[in-house]
Amino acid sequence: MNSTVDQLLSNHFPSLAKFPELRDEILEISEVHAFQSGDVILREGQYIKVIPLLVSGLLKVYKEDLNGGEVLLYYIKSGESCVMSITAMMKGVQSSVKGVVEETAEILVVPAGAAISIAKKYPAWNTFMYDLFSAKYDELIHMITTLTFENKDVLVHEYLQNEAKLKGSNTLKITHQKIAKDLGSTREVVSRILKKLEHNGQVKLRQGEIEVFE
Amino acid sequence: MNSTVDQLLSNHFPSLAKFPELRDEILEISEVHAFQSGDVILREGQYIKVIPLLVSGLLKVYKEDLNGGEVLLYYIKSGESCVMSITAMMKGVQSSVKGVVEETAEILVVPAGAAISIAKKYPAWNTFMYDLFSAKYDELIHMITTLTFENKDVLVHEYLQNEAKLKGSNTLKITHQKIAKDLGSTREVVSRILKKLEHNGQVKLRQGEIEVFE
DNA sequence: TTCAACTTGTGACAAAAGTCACTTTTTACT
DNA sequence: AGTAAAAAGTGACTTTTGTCACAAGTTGAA
Repeated sequence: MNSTVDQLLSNHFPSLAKFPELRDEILEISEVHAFQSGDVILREGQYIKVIPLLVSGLLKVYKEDLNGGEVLLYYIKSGESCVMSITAMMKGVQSSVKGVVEETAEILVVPAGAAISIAKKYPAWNTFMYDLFSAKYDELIHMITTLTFENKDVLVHEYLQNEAKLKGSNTLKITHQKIAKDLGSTREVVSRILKKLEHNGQVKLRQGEIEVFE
Repeated sequence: MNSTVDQLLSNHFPSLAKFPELRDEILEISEVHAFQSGDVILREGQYIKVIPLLVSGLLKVYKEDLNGGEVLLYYIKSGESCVMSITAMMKGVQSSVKGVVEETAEILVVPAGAAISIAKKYPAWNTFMYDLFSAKYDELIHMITTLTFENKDVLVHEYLQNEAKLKGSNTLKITHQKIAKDLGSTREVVSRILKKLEHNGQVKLRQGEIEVFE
């Protein structure tokens, strides 16, 4: 039944759904899949077979390091797609990033081949993608400036603010270790920074939980 | 006379020029401008009026910091355009980066309005842009991993290798101060790293000049 | 309740990067 | 040749970040 998908598309991707032909074409070829927290929906080195349109939930996109580390590059939230999947697909190359489900997600899955033909036919699809590319560029560039000009405490603080915003709660269920891993740092360093932030009144620490102010 | 522009387009943007209608449309509305090293062709906060197609020379794209610093984000070389201009134009927002001519450049200038209508009509234009987006994403992500997982000596070394590659010479006319500014670091730190690299046989230092090996 | 696993705290130290205050070298002009 | 400006060198010191080793707190299940 496509009526459900129709709803999801209209609600979460209005800029695509407002074009009837485009909407119908997406409806015809896409499916909704559900994923659980922790599911890895995209691996490094994997070829792109589908383009995900995120209806609900939250994904995290990581770049892996040779020595077992990884950095969180950006989030994919409801109403967004994965820019790295799009560009990898268009070029027919393997993914260079990893996509992990952070919060239970419903994903509208568009087969890669269909996505390419849609891109050729509907300017609205490209407009949507350009907007998305733009948003992710801004995030990556902001990350570069933070890494270049700020100390780690700013990095951690911005991370927490982002998490709070994207998860819709100022109380984060998260460990210091997990933060350290997302930022490519170490647990001790993060613990000390968090204590400093708490001292500054920017956060409140509890076991396995951080309350973010401001 | 458009015969010159025709040549430039065919030689440097074959993926666009191979579509006769697209090529003709670009020819009709674009002009070639020449710029000198040091010219700032795009400023932060400026609205995008043209999309540059770089025919020859080299540009550097910077993100400026509040405190007077700046970081080199990536280069734009012959056959490329400015992804930040494209996305800013599509969204009608101001530029968030600065574009500076590094080596005397000839630029094919496409008015923003025309670029939008071209994007709607010709899939090849979008394919070109997707490829470009992809390439710059890779560069930004690589920069983030270097900043996250490596020490500054790796950052400096990669910078020098990039410069050598893009300028087509292993002997770079550049000062330590300039490198420091591009990387958002300080002169003393860069000087010491360079000496270390020289000690490792990776570079050879001379006044105002660095020879890059490997 | 008691233990094991997980999470956090902490001191001591090392390494990396930035800062300051100079000196020395080189270059380009007059 | 003489000199001012630019470029690079350098020591001493601070701050930031990472590392190691181990202690202590917290949680949940047997």
